[in-house]
Amino acid sequence: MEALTNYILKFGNLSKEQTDFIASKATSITLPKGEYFSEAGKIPRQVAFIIDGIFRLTFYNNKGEEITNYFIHGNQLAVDYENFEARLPSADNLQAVTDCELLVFSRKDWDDILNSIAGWDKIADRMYRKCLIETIEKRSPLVSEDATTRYLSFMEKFPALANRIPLSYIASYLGITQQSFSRIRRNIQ
Amino acid sequence: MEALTNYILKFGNLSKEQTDFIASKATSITLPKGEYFSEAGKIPRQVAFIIDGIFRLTFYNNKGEEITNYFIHGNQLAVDYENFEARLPSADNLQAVTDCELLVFSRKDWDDILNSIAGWDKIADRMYRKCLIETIEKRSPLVSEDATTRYLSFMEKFPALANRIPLSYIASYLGITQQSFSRIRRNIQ
DNA sequence: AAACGTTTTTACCAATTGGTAAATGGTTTA
DNA sequence: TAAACCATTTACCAATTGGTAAAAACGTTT
Repeated sequence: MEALTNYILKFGNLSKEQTDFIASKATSITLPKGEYFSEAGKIPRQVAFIIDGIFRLTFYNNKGEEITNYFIHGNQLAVDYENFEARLPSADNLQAVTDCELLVFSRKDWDDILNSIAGWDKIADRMYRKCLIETIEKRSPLVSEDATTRYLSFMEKFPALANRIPLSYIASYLGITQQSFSRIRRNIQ
Repeated sequence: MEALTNYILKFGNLSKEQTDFIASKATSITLPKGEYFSEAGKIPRQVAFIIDGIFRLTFYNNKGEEITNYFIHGNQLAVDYENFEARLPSADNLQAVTDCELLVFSRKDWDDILNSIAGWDKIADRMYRKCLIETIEKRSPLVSEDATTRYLSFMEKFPALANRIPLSYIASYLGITQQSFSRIRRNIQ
């Protein structure tokens, strides 16, 4: 719970009472490996803060393959905030790659916070903006490099993740088949 | 100037006096093809609204090549807002791909608007958020497809742009050499 | 019309990646 | 322990893309 408070305080000053109130609205849950937190085509109904574990954000490409767009881990928000706010179906999935410990807010929890804490809308905006920018940074520089270079920059960005994520997920993040990825990894060592 | 007003009104309600005030702060300039609106390593000093013409956002990869991240055109904001706000050097370039007609706001203009119009900070936040989301949509689904598919989806996203942008810029957007791109384009027809 | 610089196309071969299939390794279940 | 299941590796060949170089097309200036 402290991790959540520390995270929020990066985006605005709040009193102890206020952070306690927010914490009181959070529900602690465990999401087992492989399960989906939210799914493409459905309206996001919750905001998650990842205490421990790894999520991946995925979408379906032309061929119907589920492609990993990026990974989210440790002390980050995970939500399609745009569609959570607009109450529109998401185009993406959020899936637990490992068993995950989460703090979850329902829409009602989130609204309660909004109505109780002056300036929360601005804090939420800043948090969401930060999420968007991280999304871009996690994903962006990939196309212009070959797969080996992409893998090396993945390792720089997510050094702790490589051995906790199935090879096939990393391969789809890199935009190659798992066979190609396996070969690349061998050639590097 | 009307285009700017219409754009802003999508993000919040303002009176005629207020939109006139904003318009009075805008400076109309022409940026010739090939010139840079802002450059990597420099602090962004202006916000641009593109009336007519095409920008590209670029960065330098490992090999020092200038890679096109995405294109911005017609009635859109063009600015590295994050670094404009934080007064930090940008990692990217904004370059005019064609001769561009712009409405430009200096930092002082922007601050004047912020100080004069209640709620402008929220409107600016929403505009910036929209820019970020468009960035992700313009860029994101590329790696998981082959170059031909990427080109076809580029044509869907930017149908009016293909014949106004040099082939080499499109190739770098697609993550391939211009020779490969030329070949792909031939095979499709 | 000629000369120039730039952009685009083409060609060739090398390197990378994909597709299919089978083999290996590890974990869970009966 | 064996069987079943899943993830990963390897192998083979086909398809795609890169690198280098040259030719062709285009636009601009003289």
